[in-house]
Amino acid sequence: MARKRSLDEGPVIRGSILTAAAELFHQRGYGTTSIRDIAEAAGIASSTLYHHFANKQAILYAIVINFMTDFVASTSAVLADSTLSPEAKIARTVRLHVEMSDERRPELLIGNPIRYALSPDQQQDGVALQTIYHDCVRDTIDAGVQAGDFVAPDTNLATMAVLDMLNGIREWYNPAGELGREALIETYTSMIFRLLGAEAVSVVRDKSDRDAASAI
Amino acid sequence: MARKRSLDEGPVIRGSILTAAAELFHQRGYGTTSIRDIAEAAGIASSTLYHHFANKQAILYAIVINFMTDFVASTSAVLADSTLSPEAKIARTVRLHVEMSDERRPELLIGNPIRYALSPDQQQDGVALQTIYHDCVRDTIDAGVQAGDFVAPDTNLATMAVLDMLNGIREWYNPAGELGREALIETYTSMIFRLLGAEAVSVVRDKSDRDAASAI
DNA sequence: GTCTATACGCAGATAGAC
DNA sequence: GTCTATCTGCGTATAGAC
Repeated sequence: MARKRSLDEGPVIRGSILTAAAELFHQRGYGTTSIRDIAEAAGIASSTLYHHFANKQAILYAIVINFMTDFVASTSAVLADSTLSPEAKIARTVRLHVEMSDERRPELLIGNPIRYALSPDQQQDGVALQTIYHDCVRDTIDAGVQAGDFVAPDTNLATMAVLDMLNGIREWYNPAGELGREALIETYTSMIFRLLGAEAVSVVRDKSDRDAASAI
Repeated sequence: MARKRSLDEGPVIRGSILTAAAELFHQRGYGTTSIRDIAEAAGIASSTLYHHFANKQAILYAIVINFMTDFVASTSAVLADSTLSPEAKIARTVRLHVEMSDERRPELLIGNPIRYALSPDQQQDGVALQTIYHDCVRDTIDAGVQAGDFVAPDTNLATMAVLDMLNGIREWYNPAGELGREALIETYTSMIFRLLGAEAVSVVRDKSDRDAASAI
């Protein structure tokens, strides 16, 4: 399996293509970015690209699924952790959501722009991953309501409200601006807690370990 | 000015083009929709289209600005009405936002898909209208905080949170599904009130006149 | 596996008759 | 003002040498 060193070359180029494409798709949009643009940014000939991906659509698909898989893995680990209270799960998820949106920003073209670019099957794969995340959040809110920690007339709508709030951030937040990321996370956590009828905002600092401590 | 009856013909065709284009852009995306598609849907030859609009971009621009102008006019009337309390303004704005998103759904491609399709100047026009709306909402939240009706650590962030919640609805809400529009509005109003630290949810029913009364 | 060169189609936009 | 016919460029994708 690891006998030929040249095997490494493939994945490396594949990675460069994905990185270059994510950056370009993010800046100029999928439709506006050509295969030639991607190849140039990756430092290869446009035809070489077809030795690594079947077509332009497959590049987009790989970017989306890569990111969403990582995202779901990270959030699931928190939301399925039975040692955490519902409040702690939500607080950590808010942090994780904001941090990942921030750090892997170029890959976050996931929303609308892509609805039209992927095939139905490919879209379905993305939706399936998204559903896992949504369900985890809703289950947590449900548990919080049953435990008396949260108040929500409709946990489905509460879930959508929270996720739309979090997803909206990437559209307007400027990491280089006046508002620091920690302040953003703190304010959003408290607003979401209020929306969920949880007054125990202190949980944020208590339960989230080193991250919050080293912040301010 | 109103002497020649044939003058009506122009605007009529212009309207058909805009309606057809809005529908197609909504269904298949701007980039995926061709000039020929729009012309066919409007029942004219593709070249005729250029007698009404300079190019494809101008059609998109007209759709976006038309809608946003109407939207801002409607919401401004409420948010600038000095006879209404901050709570009442927010409650009515939630209703208006949801209703317009619902009724003029095809025109609501305004968000991301378009960032790449319009020229910088055209985008600026859209942003300017959006800013008016944002500022009105933020001013209302500010006033509510000063009056002691609302609690918000950062009124800018509270504004973004509320608007992202409302804008998110159009991405997942199915008007033909189980959840009725009135129930949606009611639940979202209560969640937003909680987020804003206002407990007086009763205001929704009291102040919004016939609409709320005829609902349930 | 990477390159140069190229096929092929479709998009936006225009010309010019009626 | 609307049509038919057409120009032109760019996009994806492939062929075939090295």
